[in-house]
Amino acid sequence: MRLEQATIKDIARELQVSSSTVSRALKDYPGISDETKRKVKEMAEKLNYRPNAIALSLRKSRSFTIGVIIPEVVHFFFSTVISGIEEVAFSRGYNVILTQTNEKLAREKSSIDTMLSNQMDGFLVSYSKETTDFQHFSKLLNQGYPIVFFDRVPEISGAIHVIVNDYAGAYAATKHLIQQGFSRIVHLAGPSNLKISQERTRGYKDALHEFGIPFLPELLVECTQGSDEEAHKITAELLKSISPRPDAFFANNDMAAMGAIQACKSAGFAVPQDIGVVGFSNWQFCSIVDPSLSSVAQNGFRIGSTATEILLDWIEKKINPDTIEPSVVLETELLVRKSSVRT
Amino acid sequence: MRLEQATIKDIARELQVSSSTVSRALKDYPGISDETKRKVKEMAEKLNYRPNAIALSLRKSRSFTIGVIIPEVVHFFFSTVISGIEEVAFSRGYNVILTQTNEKLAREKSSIDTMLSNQMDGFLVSYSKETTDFQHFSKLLNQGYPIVFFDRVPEISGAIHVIVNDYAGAYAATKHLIQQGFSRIVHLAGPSNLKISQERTRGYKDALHEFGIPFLPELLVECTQGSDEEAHKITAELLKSISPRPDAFFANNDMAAMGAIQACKSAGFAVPQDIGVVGFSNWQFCSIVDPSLSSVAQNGFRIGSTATEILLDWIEKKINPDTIEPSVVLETELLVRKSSVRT
DNA sequence: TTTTTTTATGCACACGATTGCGGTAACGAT
DNA sequence: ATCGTTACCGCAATCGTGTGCATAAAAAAA
Repeated sequence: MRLEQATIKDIARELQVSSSTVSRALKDYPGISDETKRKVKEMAEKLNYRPNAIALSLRKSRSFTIGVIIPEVVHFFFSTVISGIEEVAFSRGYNVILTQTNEKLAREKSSIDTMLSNQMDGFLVSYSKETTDFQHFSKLLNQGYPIVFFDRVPEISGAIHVIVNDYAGAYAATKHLIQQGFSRIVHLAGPSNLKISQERTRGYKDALHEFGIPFLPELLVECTQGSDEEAHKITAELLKSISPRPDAFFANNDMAAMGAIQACKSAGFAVPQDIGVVGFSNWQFCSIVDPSLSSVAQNGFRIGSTATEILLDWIEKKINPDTIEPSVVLETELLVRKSSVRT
Repeated sequence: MRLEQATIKDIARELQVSSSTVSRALKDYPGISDETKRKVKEMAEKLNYRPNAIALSLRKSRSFTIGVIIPEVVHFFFSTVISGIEEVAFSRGYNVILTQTNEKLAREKSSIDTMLSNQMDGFLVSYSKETTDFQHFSKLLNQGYPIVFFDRVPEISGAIHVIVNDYAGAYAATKHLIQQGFSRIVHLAGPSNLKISQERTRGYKDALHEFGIPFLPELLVECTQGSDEEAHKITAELLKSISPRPDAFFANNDMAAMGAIQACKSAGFAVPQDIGVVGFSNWQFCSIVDPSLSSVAQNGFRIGSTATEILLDWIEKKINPDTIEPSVVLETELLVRKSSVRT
């Protein structure tokens, strides 16, 4: 069925030379006559020869492939990260193998297993929400496998992290709301076991403190799922139960922010006149919704590309993971749109 | 540095048996004593043995890896497709190698090259906007490589397609707008060289015809980029230049639909009271924007999973591509929300 | 012509796993 | 004692490529 791919041996047979000569000729090794090189290259062209990367991988114990493990592909942020990863990997001649864990620890572990079988040169990981123990990662690190974590990063030694300055982003967002005259600011937080959530909450608290606004525990709500429905429900309840009512929402992600806006509208409040809202991530839809949603932008593409550059440098031993800064922190940017600016 | 992965030979050496015995013991071949099997498996466990998939690929000329080529990762529709692909591939024990072409033909070709070097077992492709000649694909097909195209499919022989019923979706959307009392319906079409665009336009025209509404060429506008800015601009112009003004917009994608809505609002029209809008794709944000956007849903996850099932069946020779239906058409579903329903 | 040097090429093995075939014990039967 | 059978297991080749070492031929030096 399948027309066999031409191999070095085929070229060798056609030209009545040994396969080692062909191999060397193709790579312009010294010690091969120009005449032979020419003939070999011609024949390679003619037979449509393509080196077998599998055989090469076996020989060199290098696959020129990196494994990417993320919670979900269908997520604007992660898809931009993937885009950044793919871009850099491609330009540097590496393949990208992708698996999503769907936030399951078991899936995370089995993905690593198959990737190890496939001799990945390194890993890019954002771990699942279920993951609380990082044995499976630190074991790999100890065995010398390069791993760069991004977005969600574990606190284990030897790893390199690429993250955004969640603290500063949350601080800026909260500060902005305060400066717009809002003072009873709710924080719709993310799962507290994720460091990013903790950092954002810390930024929120610090900004309040900075401006002399007391932190009220009842204004800090954990949204475990981060969906718009969840945020909608929580927001509706808060608006009813707390008095005086909250006058602003700083959400851990844009989806939750949208849920909050809807709930506010349903409750008869105008955004941003009555209630200000700021999200986090700067998803695509932020600029096209009405009112447009202010959000803290985290450049997913740069996270992906930066993490990949570091990983490949590590793989190619251009850097030493023990001597460089273990955390790369990219800056966030608060994009102020209509949802948070009182007119 | 890297702790070497244990190989079959390591197990063999430890146990003073041959590597072939180890191989057979691990696979429960007959002709190996239970005692030996037990010892081999114990040692494998102890040494943390993991079969080297690369070596296996070389031996069997099978990599258990499929190559996915898509225009862009950062695109809600494609990310859902990827999710479907990944899900099926993982459950059937295959790896997924991903590349994006960024709509460039050159990138598409070079991706195929590296994938061929890496001995992919098959391909899933949605080609770039630049691609008008399909030589590079038909060549592969002739060589016996399985390729399943999805969403954007070429008209070449031997390929299998997985697409959605764009025609029916567009027809339903247009019909719905007509039944809501709209009659001067603009179609913001996609690039006319893509078959999906042609089909949607055909559905639009047929629905008009069905209800006795004359087709006006000035109401059919091609949006080559499909961005909200582009649609915004075009819509604003149409509202000014055409008299009597259009009273509805059926957009080729949701982003364009959002641009149209914004333009309508800016021009002082209310959606859906004055102007009805329907999009295509059912992106995530459709339900959370205001007014919520009616859209034709195309189930990306199912497209991805279906295409992958077919591809793997083909690879594993469970199906014969010459005898089965070359096109799998998945149904679309019109989701009616507020943007198109007159109150 | 003989010896040395250069040039060009081939041999053989390695990478890790699989597998057809052959070999060697042990045991029972004749 | 000899043969046949059975149960286990090892040898060696294979997949495609790269590379150290040997080697042959050719050219240069003596």
